[in-house]
Formats: sequence, C-alpha cells, structure tokens
Amino acid sequence: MNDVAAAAGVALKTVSRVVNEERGVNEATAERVRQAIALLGYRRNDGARVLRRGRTASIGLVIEDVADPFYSLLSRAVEDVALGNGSLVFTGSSGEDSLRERELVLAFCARRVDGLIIVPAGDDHGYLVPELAAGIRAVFADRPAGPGLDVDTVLCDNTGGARAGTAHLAAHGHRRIAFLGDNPAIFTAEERLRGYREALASAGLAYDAALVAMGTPQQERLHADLARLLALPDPPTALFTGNGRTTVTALRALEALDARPTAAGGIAIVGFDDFELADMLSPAVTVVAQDPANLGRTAAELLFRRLSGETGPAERLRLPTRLIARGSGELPPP
Amino acid sequence: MNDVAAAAGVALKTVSRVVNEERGVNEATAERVRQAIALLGYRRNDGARVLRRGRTASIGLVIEDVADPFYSLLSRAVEDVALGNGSLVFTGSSGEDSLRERELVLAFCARRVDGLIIVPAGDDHGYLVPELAAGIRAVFADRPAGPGLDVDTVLCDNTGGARAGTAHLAAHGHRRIAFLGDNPAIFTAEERLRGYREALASAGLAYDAALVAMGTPQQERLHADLARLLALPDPPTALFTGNGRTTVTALRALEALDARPTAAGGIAIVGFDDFELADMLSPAVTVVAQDPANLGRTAAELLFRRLSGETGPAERLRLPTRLIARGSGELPPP
DNA sequence: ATGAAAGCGCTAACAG
DNA sequence: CTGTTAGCGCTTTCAT
Repeated sequence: MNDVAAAAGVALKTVSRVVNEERGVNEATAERVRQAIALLGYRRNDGARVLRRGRTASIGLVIEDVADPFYSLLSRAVEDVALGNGSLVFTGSSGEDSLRERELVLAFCARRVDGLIIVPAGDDHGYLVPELAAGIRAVFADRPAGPGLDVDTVLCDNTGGARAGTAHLAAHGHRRIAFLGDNPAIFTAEERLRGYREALASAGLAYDAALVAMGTPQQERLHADLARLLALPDPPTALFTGNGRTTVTALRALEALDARPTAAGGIAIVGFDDFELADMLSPAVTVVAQDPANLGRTAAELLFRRLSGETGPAERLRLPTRLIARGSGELPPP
Repeated sequence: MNDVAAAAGVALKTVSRVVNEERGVNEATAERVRQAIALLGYRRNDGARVLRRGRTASIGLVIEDVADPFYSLLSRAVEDVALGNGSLVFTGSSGEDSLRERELVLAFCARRVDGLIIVPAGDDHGYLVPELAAGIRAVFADRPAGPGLDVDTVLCDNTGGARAGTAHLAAHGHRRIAFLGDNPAIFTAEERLRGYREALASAGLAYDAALVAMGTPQQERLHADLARLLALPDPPTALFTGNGRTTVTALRALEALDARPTAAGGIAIVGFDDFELADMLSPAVTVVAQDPANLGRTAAELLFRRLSGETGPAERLRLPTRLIARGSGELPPP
C-alpha cells in the first residue's frame, strides 16, 4: 500500500479510499492510484483490515462429516447464505469427536470468526462461554447445546418424525416393529426412540426392549443385531431405522442375511432421512424425510440476523419432517 | 494482552512467550501469567498473529459443489490433511460458474490463505498470476488450469478409465455402445469421450455421432436423449455414462421410459464414478471408480509439501481408476 | 479533496 | 530469564 501511494504520489489514506471505493476522491487522482495498483499488482490484505475494523466477515461451520450427504447438503446451504452476506466460511468435520469439535471451534474463535454454526458432537459446551461473552455469536443446528448454554438452536422434529414413521407401519398392520437407531448418546437418536415409543403406545402396542438395537451404524454391528432380531421366536415384521446411514447399512445387512424385502413381500422398512436412490431400489424405500438444506439455510439466516444486530431471547426452532411412502413401508405383515 | 501483562506484572513479550509455550520462562512467572489469562478470559488473536508472522495457517478449497458426493469426499480428505498440518480450510462451491470461482479464489487470496486447492470451473486463470507471483501456492485438482499457468495438478486417468469401461462393454459383445457425457466444455467430459472413441477404435467399431449425447445431467435432457437413442433404427445395446450424476439420472430416465435393465436383461450400462447403492440396485451397476478422497488427499499433501518449502517443477499427477464389475455392464446384447 | 498520525494485537530482533 | 522497541498493513480520527 505504501508502494502504491508512493508510485501514485498520494498519501496512504487516499489509496485506502480508492481501494474501498469511498467517495470523495478526485477522479483523476483515483485513476492514478488505480494505475499504480494495477502496475504493482497490489491486493488489499484483508487480515490487516480485519485487525483494524473488528469484523472478519467469516463464519465457522462445525459438522460431523462433510462427506456425509446430510451434512454436505447442510454445508452447501450455509455456504450460499454466507456468500450472500459477504462472508466466507471455515468448514470443519468433528467426526463425532467432542474433543475435535472443541478444537475446531476454538481455532475458529481464535481466528475471530464473526459467528459459528455448530452441529455438536459432545454435550459440554462450557468452553464456549467465554467466547460468547467476547461477542461471538453461535447457532446450534441439528442438535442442541449442552446444559447451561442459552443459545439459538435449530432442530428437526425428530420425535414427531419417528412417531409418524412408526405409526405408518402400525397402520399397515404391523405389531412387531423393531427400532434400529444410532448411538443413544446422540440427541437425535434418543428423540427418535422416544417418537417410536410414543407411536407404539398410541397404537396399543407393547414396548419390547428386545426389538430395539442402538449403536454406531457399522455393517458388522447391524448385521449381528438383525440376525438376532430375525432369530427371535416372535421376530419383527417391520423395521424403523433411525437415520440415513443406518437405513442403507441395514439394507446391506439384510441382503447379506438373505432377508431383504422384495416388491413382492418381506420385512417392511421405514427409514428416518431420505437418501439418494431410495426411490430406485426395489421395493423403493419409504422414508421420513428431513430437509438438511433447509436446516442449514435456517441456521445461517438466523446467525446473520444476529450478526446484523437482531436481539431478543435465544430462538429454538423445530423444522418439520415429511413422510414419503414409496413401497417398503407399505408391505403388509405376512 | 496488555491487560494480562499488567495483571501479571510482566511485559507484553512474556505473555506472548507463555501463550506460545516458548521455553525460557520462569515457571513461577509463567504460572502467574496463566492465572491472569484465565482470570481475564484472554484468547490470542490469531489475526494479529498472522499479520506479524506472515503465514495464516489456512488454505482455500474451491470445488464445484460440496453437496455432490464426489466433492464432499474430496473435501473431507483435504480437511483431514489440512488439520494434520495445523491448518484450517475455507471451503467454497463455485457451482460450475467461472465467475464465482474467481471471486472465491480472490476472496481467499485477500485473506492471505497460504495455499489453494482448486477444482476449476472456468479455463482462464490469468487472474491467478499475480497471486502466484505474490507467493500463494495453488494445486489444481480433477481438472487442469487454463493455458499459460504452470502449476501443480492432480488429475484422474479419465481417458484410460473411459477406455476400460467401453472396452468392457465391447468385450461382452456389444457393437452399438452409446456415450452419455457431461457438457463437453468440461475437461473431464472431453477426456472421457476420447477414451470412449479410443476403445471403439481398438475394438474395430465405427464411431457413430448419433450414439453420442453430451450436456448437463438434467433429467429432461437425458430423458429426451435416451428416447432418441432408443428410437434409432439400430439402437444401442449398451450405454457408457460419463459421470456419477449422469449415471443416476440416466437410470431414472430409463425407468421413466420403461427401458431400465433388469437382472434378466436389457440395455447394458457402465458408468464413470462409483456411487452409493450402485451395488444394491438390480442389476447392480458396473462402474469405473475414481477415488475422490485419494484425489483430495494427494492434492492437499502436494500443497503442504510445497508450503513447507519443496521446490521443483510443477507436478502433474494422474490417479488410476478401477473397473468394478457388478452386473449391469455384463449383460449380453439381445 | 487530501493527508498525518495513531493504533488494532501481536511477534521479531535485540537488549539487559 | 525478562523487557523494549519497532512494525506487520490497514483504517480511524482529526487536520488541512
């Protein structure tokens, strides 16, 4: 910048004015400065600018895993909103590891991002308190913050969705409905289990712990759980799966167990989360769909509203789910 | 930092030393400083640190769309390598828009990222020349930089992959093989078309322009193209699809045209790019698989080697593809 | 319309 | 082992 000023024969401040397109600069002078800028290949250093101005025009996004379609859709929506607000986004995947979540968040804070969108892996966010006090805004998405943090949150209607999916199976005559969920330590997994139980109760069906299996959606584990379920004296005739990953993995496990449903019949399935090609399988898979892009957009818009000064108590939004009947959830019991 | 120094009764530099865990500080003094830090809730401002040190410990990643599984896998790999090198990553989706690509790249440069990984949308990267001259390192991934830019590049063996896929179909007796590709303006689409043509030539089959359809993978367009192909007096008995999106969309279009293959027979298909559930469709889909995570990892590792001082001429890497036979590519001609 | 000076928060380079 | 000084590149404030 100094060089540009010297080359154009003006003061630093004038260069600054031209670069930032402030008005009140003689057009001839401005042109001279622009020439010098072009000649020297000068680019404004936004880092220094930030240091002086306080706002970084960047936000941090911490999710579980960008490679998961659910989160990649969410990311894209956040990105778009951020760009629309002139902001860049740091993305980080926590991999469901609360330590890594914390490291990422703190690294973003040290970079003085204006705000954060967090899909938390852990449930202790005490480490955020000083940052929030220092003025960094945060919005939690998909899962709430740990206790003691009063912060904007956008969740999906997990319980209602699971209730609707389970009720759908019950309405098609199933009385033995198994629940395959994610690790119960995960907020959404637990809420969905609750919805499942509520739907059973509404349908007058007894809750049977033997029909419930929860854990990380790994092939081997699901294979073992499904083998156990199918070997039960009174095996399930329907399956409610607690998230996209679990649905797909369960389908694979059923295939391996030679128990995958066909269009003609077999175990009925409803899955939480829509997924690519669910409509092309046979039978096509009935799902309770969330809208991850909507989740990301809503969270980001809320964040930017806060950043532009909107005050008021922490918001807690719930996004609806939608049951999409495609075939696998409408198979009758044998 | 001033406040901390005052509270601990030491000089600024001592606080700096403690914060950065430099050695050569009396343990008692250090402890006093740490107490003051905790008391005041002090956090180092990395922006200021960067300004002074020159390195931002951040890189920029520009891809086509994070929401696309190919790029989301690539992103995750880049993220992991970056984190392993103590660096954060700005992510941006260009949406196949060269203007937006440019804006993102320049915004990242203004933030003085240490390096860039770019999947280019456009083919004019003149705007990068001053940035490269200013010392920002860039690695191009998946597609090469425009003319005149001598820069590290990691590509996949598009031609070889398409050749292998097409040859596979020919080896199974097909003599009328159609090619459904992406927009021919896209580098990879063109390379894959080349591979297709080479394989035809090797198999002694004539190239027939009527069997080739290229464009953005939208449902309507593919539907129309497929309808035209199927109505040909001498219609194709096999299909080679030029990328993951196209494969899936073509499958849907075939379904709508009532021409989707079954395990029993029908039009044979080999697709470029593997995709989730390809193995669960019926017939399962034979693909030429790339490894997007490997692509991301390789590009990121190359970038960080450059950032840590490795010199030498621009590298041009080609990553191999792998044919995975699953059924749809082994269907015989009628 | 333009400029001079101060300082954002930090660290490099030297003292002591 | 600790402190002082200067300055990274920019914007803000107050002159001119």
